[in-house]
Amino acid sequence: MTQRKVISFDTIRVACKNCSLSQLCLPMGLAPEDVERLDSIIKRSRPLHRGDHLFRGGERFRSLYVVKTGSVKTYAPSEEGGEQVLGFHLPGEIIGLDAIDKACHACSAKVLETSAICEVPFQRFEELAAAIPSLQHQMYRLLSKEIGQDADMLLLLGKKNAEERLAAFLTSMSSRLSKRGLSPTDFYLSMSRHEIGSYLGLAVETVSRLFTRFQEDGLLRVDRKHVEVLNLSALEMMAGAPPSSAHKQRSN
Amino acid sequence: MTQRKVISFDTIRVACKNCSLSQLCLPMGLAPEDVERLDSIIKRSRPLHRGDHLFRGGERFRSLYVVKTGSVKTYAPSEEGGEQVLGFHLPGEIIGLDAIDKACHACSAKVLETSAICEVPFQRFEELAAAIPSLQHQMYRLLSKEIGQDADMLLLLGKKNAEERLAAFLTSMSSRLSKRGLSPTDFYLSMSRHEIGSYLGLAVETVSRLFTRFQEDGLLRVDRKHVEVLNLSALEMMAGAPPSSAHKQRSN
DNA sequence: AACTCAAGTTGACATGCATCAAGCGTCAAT
DNA sequence: ATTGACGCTTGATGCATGTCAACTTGAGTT
Repeated sequence: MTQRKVISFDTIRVACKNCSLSQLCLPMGLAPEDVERLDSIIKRSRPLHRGDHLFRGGERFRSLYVVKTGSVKTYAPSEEGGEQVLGFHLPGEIIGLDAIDKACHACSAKVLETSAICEVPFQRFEELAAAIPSLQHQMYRLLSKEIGQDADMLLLLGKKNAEERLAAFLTSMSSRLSKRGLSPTDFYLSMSRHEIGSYLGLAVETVSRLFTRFQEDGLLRVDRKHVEVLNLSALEMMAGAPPSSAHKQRSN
Repeated sequence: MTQRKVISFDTIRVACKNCSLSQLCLPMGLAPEDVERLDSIIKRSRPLHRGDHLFRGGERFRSLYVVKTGSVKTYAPSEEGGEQVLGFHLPGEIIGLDAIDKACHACSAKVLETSAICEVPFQRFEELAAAIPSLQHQMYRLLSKEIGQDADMLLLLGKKNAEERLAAFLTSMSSRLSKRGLSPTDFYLSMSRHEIGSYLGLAVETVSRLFTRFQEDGLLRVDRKHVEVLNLSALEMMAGAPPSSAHKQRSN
């Protein structure tokens, strides 16, 4: 895959104020004039394609990136080609937060499908945040949310078995896609079985077997990357923290 | 253990500017007058004892907490008494960052030994940070650092075996203690084997067997909670790269 | 000193998942 | 259509680690 047809810039030069993601993204809760100010520092590049990197481990940190359309994976490249997938990022989600500390990226970010990305130069952003309390607060919230999600993931990897992990992965995808206005029960996975396995701490073969089993049990219908969820609440139950269960629930 | 002798308030009423932890903690990089301002919003309570809670899951979020002396664990209490230990916190480390997002604590924090804790009312802190750019930046760095550490932990739980996990735990403790001016090779663990196991995603028995094995292999000398590291570099090697193919190592 | 209880250790056994290996469907290039 | 590469699936096997159970040790209490 080399060059695509030229895509009209109008389709990606959408300002934050018109962006359908603003409720999920940095502009959340900002006054209209502040959204304009934020908008003015954001760079929008032409679409990236499958395999393109947003950044690689070791590079100097300059900007945060927000997925606008498409999807991105972050991963820690290890010696001899192996990699640990750290996360999958959907529209509205911010990438690169872990690099603020050392001013250097510790992981790499690669797009999984043709995607539009907003780039947020961090230094200018920081200046702006100091001037706009609600933006600063929103940024704290986003960083905090990331930490909370990592804790959920720690729990998943520390205590859950293979079945629970895949169920949690699928219900998480379902809920995130649904927040973006897509079907919670019918979607395409942009990542390979191998990447899912890496993310969940499982071997590819285990992931594959579980997809088969979930299908046999009538929970899913699967065709390659296309997933139809037939019994969402059973999956949520299996994942461990179902909305049905009485007192303790955790969601985002 | 009920009540201790009264401890002189002078011993805990130490201002940030005189605190030996200031290089690890929020005041890092602040001008002296800004340290004073930060200091003025921080509350210092009398020492807490083993088993006391800083907060519990579900409580409203009001403050961040910084360990001054002693140690604290955070954990996600699950139904039927089980718990997942999320982290151990040493002097200078900040607790509660994950609660900013939902303004509500998702996990609980319990002190492991008699400890002094600084409380940082978050709303006042946020106001202060807006006025002090270097404090705001330091806060971003701390949040980001937490995210980076969680990623390391994800990698540990996702890809490492029991031996590598315990080695990573021990070398991490060693390096953190050493940054606080304590011996990197001779220390007391304030947490139980069970808590270590929960944190590392291992059964207590596995942890116990590994301590025995490390001792047999001449890596450690262990007596209950007292650990002497006899071969730190071997442990570091073990924690980083698989024992067999020892050609490359990764560290931070 | 004797008692109690929790924490830790050790051994025997069971099992979930990784690993190894082979085969199959899909897609792109020719 | 043919080829090759790759991703996915499926089966067979082994091992690391969890589980269960018994015992030991240490610390606090009386």
